Amino acid sequence: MLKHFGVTPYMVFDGDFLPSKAATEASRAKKREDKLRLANEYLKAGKSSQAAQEFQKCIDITPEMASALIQQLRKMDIPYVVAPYEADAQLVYLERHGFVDGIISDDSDLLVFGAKRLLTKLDQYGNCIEINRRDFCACREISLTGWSDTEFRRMAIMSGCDYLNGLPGVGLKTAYRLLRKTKSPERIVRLLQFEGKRVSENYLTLFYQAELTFLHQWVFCPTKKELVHLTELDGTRTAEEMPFIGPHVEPEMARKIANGDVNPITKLPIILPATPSKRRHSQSAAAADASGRPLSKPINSYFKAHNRIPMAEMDANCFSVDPQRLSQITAEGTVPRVFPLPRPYIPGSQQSADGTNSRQLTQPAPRTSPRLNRRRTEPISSLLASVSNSRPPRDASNRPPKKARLCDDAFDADVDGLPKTSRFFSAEKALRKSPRKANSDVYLMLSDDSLDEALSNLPDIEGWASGPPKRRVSIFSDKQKDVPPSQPESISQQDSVQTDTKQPSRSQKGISQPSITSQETGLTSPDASQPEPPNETPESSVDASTPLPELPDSTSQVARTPPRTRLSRFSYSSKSSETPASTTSQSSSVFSAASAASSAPSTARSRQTPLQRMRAWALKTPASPTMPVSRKDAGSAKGPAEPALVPLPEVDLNEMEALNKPCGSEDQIIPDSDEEEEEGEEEAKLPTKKLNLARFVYS
DNA sequence: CATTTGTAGAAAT
DNA sequence: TCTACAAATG
Repeated sequence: MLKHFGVTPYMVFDGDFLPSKAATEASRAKKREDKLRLANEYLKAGKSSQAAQEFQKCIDITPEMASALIQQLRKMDIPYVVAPYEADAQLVYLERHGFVDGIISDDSDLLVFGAKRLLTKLDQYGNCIEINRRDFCACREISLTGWSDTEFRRMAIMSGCDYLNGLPGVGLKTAYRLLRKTKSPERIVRLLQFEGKRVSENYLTLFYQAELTFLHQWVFCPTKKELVHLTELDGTRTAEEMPFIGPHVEPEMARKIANGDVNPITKLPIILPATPSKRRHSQSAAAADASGRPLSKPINSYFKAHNRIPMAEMDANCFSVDPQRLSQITAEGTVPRVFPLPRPYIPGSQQSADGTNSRQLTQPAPRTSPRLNRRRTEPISSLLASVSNSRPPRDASNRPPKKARLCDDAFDADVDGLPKTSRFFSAEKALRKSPRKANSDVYLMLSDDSLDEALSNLPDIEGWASGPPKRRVSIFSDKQKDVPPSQPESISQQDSVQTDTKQPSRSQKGISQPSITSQETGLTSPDASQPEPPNETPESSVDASTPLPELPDSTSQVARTPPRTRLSRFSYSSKSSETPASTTSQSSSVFSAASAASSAPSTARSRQTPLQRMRAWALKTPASPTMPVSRKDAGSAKGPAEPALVPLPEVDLNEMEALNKPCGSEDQIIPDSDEEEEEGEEEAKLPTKKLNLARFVYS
């Protein structure tokens, strides 16, 4: 599927366990153990279906499993890397240095690590939600405007993350509030103590350890072929002083691990069980045999009962819709309606014949990717969702229901008059998180937003929060619609984007997330985070600051977006799918792009899938002034997928650029803090606990 | 009373 | 992962 959209995947697998995460790992392991026990009990009781259900909950991806997948990746020439420790850090490193243009993952921790562009909730159709740091300022609920990566990171840590449990009674909101008051963790702790809460004596110590883990975790540099820190040390401390980030691994060993030849945990060579599986329906398995390599068991063998067919095996044109059929369904386009997406992968349909061909194109990446993506749990999505929705709170009342997102989307659609759209679509719209959202709504929204932002900058927070949102609401719906699509870009070019995924080797993560490569440029730097407790030094290496030149709009996001236009485009597009006719051509055009040629259907995605956009970026980016960072050009242009080829309507470059730009920092106004932007935060993070951003955020 | 956090249960993958 | 509900708090 990724290939279909012209995205080159770059898979990233988890490596060894991180000391900082020991507690989390332990609890997860225990859960798996408990589930396994439960499953066996069901089995004994003769309740196989329930047993199977429980068995699924105790699955742990092993390095051997990851290795089996790696064998296939090699055959398909798909880039991959096994991280020395967490894939999260590795992914962000790759994105930061231009090896990939974005990251596909459901793990919200990536935002805390500093991911610039995160695509979550990718589904089989290529629909996903894009979270850009630069959009964070659009987050409702909180006003992340002006927040640096450091602040986000700290907010996330204080509310509870994988590396450290949150403070009692402190969730995202509270953490946000506290950080607004003082950036100093020390003072926050004192403040809490004042309020009578008891904070562990070593909380600060642990807090800084968690922060340093997010900042300086070891990652494998594909260029240097050795371990480096996600964010380089600033000289105030050495790796030896941070045992919690895990021991350093010598280059030679690190290379073997990165290649997948050595078990990242045991450091012993991985020996794949040559188990020919019978069920390889996938050619991949077959291929393996051919190669003669010890093929490991086909990844499929690990998952029994899978009815799913890998996207890879799907016909490349499976997304296209039959114009005639479409016409029938829509009564010549007069009846707006949501179309069910074509589902060629469902057994039955076409796969066989073409399967082969198509598969080549798409196959590799796709298959894994989709699944991989989901692996983690993630709060992220919620965040995102929330973000997107955030604005939406519809009406006055302050908070819309949490679910708002999808619903909202739907609403939007309705508003438009379109019929409801499929949730996918809507979702898409929603996608974009924040920033743009504003676009559509823009005007209303804008104004509101701007107010909010302004307010946010002001001293306090809370009151503010409540106020503004309400109004928006009304507008809301519109916004959402618009927003999402950032712009479809035209994409003709191929894409260079790549994605990576990581797979988790062992436990926890199962899979990984892919990131997209190509890069966007902008990213800016790593944040300036200043981890250290005592001193904060911004380390930012790069600076984010370099924004693109154009930004005309950027300044005020809000402002710039002329509501109208965009709306039309986006909003509809999103829905677009629905009425082919009605929706307007715009959308349709977009569409086509997305889906293969056929025009119609593809509903939603057509608009602009984040994936498409990415690729667009990737393409464009180059032109624009981007950052110096070395991005290798990662993007390869490989596979121009059909969709990609389709010419999209153009979008305004200006707009696009604005969006892309470096985050914008500039856009926003942020007074104080550093500028980094980032965000990420939200909270989400924490695995253990999740935060439901959704709640907060948007309403 | 309104806002938050934390947890339990339910649904979807 | 999402929703619902309960407890805590100001």
